[in-house]
Amino acid sequence: MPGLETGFFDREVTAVARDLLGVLLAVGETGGVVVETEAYDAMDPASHSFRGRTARNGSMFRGPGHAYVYRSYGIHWCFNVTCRAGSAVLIRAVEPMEGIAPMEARRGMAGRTLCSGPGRLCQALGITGAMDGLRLDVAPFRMGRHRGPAGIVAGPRIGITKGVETPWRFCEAGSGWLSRGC
DNA sequence: CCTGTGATCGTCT
DNA sequence: GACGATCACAGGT
Repeated sequence: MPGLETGFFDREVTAVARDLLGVLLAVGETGGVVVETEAYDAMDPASHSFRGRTARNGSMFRGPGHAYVYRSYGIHWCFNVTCRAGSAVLIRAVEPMEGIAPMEARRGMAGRTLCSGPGRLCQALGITGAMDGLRLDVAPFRMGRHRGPAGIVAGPRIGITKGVETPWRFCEAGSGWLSRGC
């Protein structure tokens, strides 16, 4: 599996969000193919970076190709890949590919919801806040193109209250591993 | 299949 | 002091 080419993340955030569909995201011995993403940038009221740099969102300003991991609702972790300053792509779902058994053990369940949602895939892949700010081209991360280009369906992002019209959610057409229909 | 609801706590106002 | 880029489960259709 060849890694992503240099500069992949140093592009307009929606281009990266689309091109991440079909990419293998692996953490240690577990991994899956990205099938659902959302783009966020600094001009976007829904983005954590909209009001500038803070303690939580510092990784969004670290430069392209880093992990931005934050806690959601005090319970779950959510994983983003950073692009240009103040922008990042939320990984919302992956199709399980490597290390299915350990992922099922971490999740305490199997099947369609194993990695279908930003919190679920972090639990399955073992992503925690300890990985916030790490480079994505260094262990334990591995990222590389697995298939594609995929058919892409775009729609509004999920779970936000601002910027609700912006169609920056991208799904692999026909995938059975989405967090919900696109 | 769908809708409603409680859990739980760090971050920013 | 309010509010989440969520999830699992319960109950009704």
